[in-house]
Amino acid sequence: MNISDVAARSGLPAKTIRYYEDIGLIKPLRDSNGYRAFRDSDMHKLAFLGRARALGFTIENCRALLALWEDTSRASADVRAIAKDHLRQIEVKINDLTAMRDTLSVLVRSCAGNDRPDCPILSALGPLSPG
Amino acid sequence: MNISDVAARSGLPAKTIRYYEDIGLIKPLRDSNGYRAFRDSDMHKLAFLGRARALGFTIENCRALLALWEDTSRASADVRAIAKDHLRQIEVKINDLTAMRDTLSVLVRSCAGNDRPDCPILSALGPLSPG
DNA sequence: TCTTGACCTTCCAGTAATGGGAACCCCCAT
DNA sequence: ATGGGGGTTCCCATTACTGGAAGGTCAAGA
Repeated sequence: MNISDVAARSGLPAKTIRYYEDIGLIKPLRDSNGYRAFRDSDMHKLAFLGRARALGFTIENCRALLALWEDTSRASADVRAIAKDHLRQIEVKINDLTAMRDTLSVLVRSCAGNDRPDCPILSALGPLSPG
Repeated sequence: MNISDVAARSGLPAKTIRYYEDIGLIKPLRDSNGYRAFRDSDMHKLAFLGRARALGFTIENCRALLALWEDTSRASADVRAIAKDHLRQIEVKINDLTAMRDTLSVLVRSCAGNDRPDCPILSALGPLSPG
């Protein structure tokens, strides 16, 4: 399989696949012409990586998860710890964003949005004038 | 005012303040010794920027908002448009993260997290074995 | 056989918004 | 004069890619 094949099948851009090789996540073989030759196992790893990334795992977490995936004598506790930690971080982000959204939506609702200069949004950002 | 003064008052790191000058958000004067000399107006702008950043506005949005803030003949519609667009993007992010969180929390809950290898999390990421 | 176009390769640079740290200057107090 | 705590510029690193240039390879058609 050439790179465009695995790109199509995994849903990952060829650029990303090259990058993943670059950082050591996959190690495809090479044809005599220098082209990457992907095995099914490379394909499976890429699919794994695509799903893990879609769940927001960082590349380093993906690396750890991939290693656990390949280690049939892993302990599920190790996988769970990574996922739980990631889940916690996502919850923190959601909380931050929700606070922003709440503040912003109040401000947006309170702004007339016309051609007059009075604006509660700017008032919230800068109670004083700049000068 | 020297940079550490405005840093303390605005809550922004000195590094960030230098960066903001670098990209043209503020233009503090200079003392004869080369030290930045911040006026109250610089301080106010930094406070404005800090609040806008805390609401998640990008630097470029901050630049636009700052310009509107300084333009007393602005139309509040312009401010509102920026804020509304940003609000929309935050909502998209919240939705994405919430979907991740929901999937992850189910998986984390379903994983025993012991020293056995069976793991629903890995099963979800890679239905097939890597080899 | 030549050419065209679609592949593939590597490498370099850029993104957003800082943070770290080196190397160096300045000022004040002892 | 010396020490410590300011300040300055400059470059590199971060995350996870993305874009693009310059060039090698391959298969098909004229």
